[in-house]
Amino acid sequence: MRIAVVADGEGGGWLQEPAELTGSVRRVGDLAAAVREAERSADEPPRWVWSACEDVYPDLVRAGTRVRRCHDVALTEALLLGYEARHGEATSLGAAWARLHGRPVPDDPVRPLGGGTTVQPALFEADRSTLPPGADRLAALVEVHADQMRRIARLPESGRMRLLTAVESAGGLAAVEMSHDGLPWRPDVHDRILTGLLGARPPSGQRPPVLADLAARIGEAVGREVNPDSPAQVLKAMAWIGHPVESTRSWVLEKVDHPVVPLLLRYKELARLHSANGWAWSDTWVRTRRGPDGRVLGRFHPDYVVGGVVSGRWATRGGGALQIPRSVRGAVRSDPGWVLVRADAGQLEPRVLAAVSGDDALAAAAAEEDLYARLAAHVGGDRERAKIGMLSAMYGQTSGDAAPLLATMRRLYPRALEYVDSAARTGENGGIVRSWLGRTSPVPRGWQASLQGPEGERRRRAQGRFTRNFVVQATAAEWALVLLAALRRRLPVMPEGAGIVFFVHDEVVLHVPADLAEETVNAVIEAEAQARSTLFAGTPVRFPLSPVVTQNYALLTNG
DNA sequence: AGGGTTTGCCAC
DNA sequence: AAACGTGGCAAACCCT
Repeated sequence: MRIAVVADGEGGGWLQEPAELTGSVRRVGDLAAAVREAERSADEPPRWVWSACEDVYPDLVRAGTRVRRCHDVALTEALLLGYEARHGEATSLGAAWARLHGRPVPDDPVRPLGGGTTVQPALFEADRSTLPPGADRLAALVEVHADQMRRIARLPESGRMRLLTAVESAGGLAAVEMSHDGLPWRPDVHDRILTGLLGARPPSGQRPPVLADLAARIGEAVGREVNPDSPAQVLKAMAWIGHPVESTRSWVLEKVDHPVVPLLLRYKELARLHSANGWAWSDTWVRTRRGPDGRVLGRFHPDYVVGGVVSGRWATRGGGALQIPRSVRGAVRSDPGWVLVRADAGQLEPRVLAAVSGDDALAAAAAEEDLYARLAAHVGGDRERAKIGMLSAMYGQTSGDAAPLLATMRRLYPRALEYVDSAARTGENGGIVRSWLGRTSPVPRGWQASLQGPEGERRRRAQGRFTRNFVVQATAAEWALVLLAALRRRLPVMPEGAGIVFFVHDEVVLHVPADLAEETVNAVIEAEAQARSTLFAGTPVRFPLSPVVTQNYALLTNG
């Protein structure tokens, strides 16, 4: 059963059930309560049809209402437009409705930057609809939804697109829930890590003691004052001491034999930590409250952007949630009496390539726990080289060792290599490629212009590397979405705030009461099996997730 | 002063 | 080992 929903911005709204054109409209004063009631009483979970999860769902979640399934019109519109090679067109409900009626298409509303802890969300969000004033929003929603269902049905692989829009929408739900719950983050532990590496917290705008000391020693080693934060000044300094370099990238500096180099490298490393994930970051992005025992409980609240990357990976707005450095992950701790359950899909992309290409030899390797070890046995010994060869095939690397390795790979895994090589050729010629479920690669703006000469050739090659990688990365993102959707629905009933709290490309972290850890781990394992059979029925390829229970995120990360 | 670009490094 | 895919972000830099 599909139920169309429009919020009135004051806690109430309108429902049309079913969401098809014939349904009857119901006005409700308490939308969250009405949705909750329908979730409880329906035999099968309703699929809520709404303009966008990020518009409608946050208010419901804040009111304590969670739903199992939805159809997100904006996310669906983006997928359909992409399929039609119309990337970049506006995706909001109002834009889709305007296209349907041949009216001027409004731009998508600009989302405010993730406000961290500084902006308190309004109790109920203002209406972000881009429909014309006075429009019947529910009728427009129902109409656009019907149009989207027709467009999906017309596709040659409509079943796959139906699945893709369903899991993309489920991702929209999960993202709102994760943003709301937040990743457990202990500011006191974070501060201890920072103080240990940088010295005591300085007044804002000043260098921490360890950085100040390093900067002074760098000045002494060079013989004049240098701002190590300034690449231009460091370039000059290196030339001044007789070691000119073409850039100040760390791997370039590493090759220079001079006493200032270790100081510079250490400075860069710590300065990065201080500026990207230091005290200022914590002040902005970690909200704290006192737990029952007086202990400080913190939560990092990232702002996820579902489908924010062309490949279907998620992006984030503010806070850099997808790049939390290993050095501070120790600040991620479960609450007292709770645990973290972490599961990441190791070697996801080569496994995906094995599944989509139907390469028997690669699939046999991908049936193993350690794919690269099996590859090494095929290739002749060295696991590290086998890994480089595989990554070269998926990323389009040609320099260094890659060429002979690729020749070997091409002989051993002909169908897998042909799959990515073919995608690369399509890209070089300006064509589009699609993921397993039909997410479509964009062709760069102004592609036709300047394809001549060495610069044109460089662009063609770059586009080839992009489409080569797209078919793998986008399908890997799909696998992760299917997993996330399956996991959401398999979790046991949990208290407020428990559940999935973090998601990065191929890894999920859950925060649950300790007595639910075992059930949670089982749900992860079942979700993997479901994701595999849903996407690649009958494949021998496995996607080992190895869920681990811990109280400290840092203790599980490699390196 | 403020906006856009460049540089460099973090993550997967 | 070397610079190969997708991104976010902060500070310096450069221009108006």
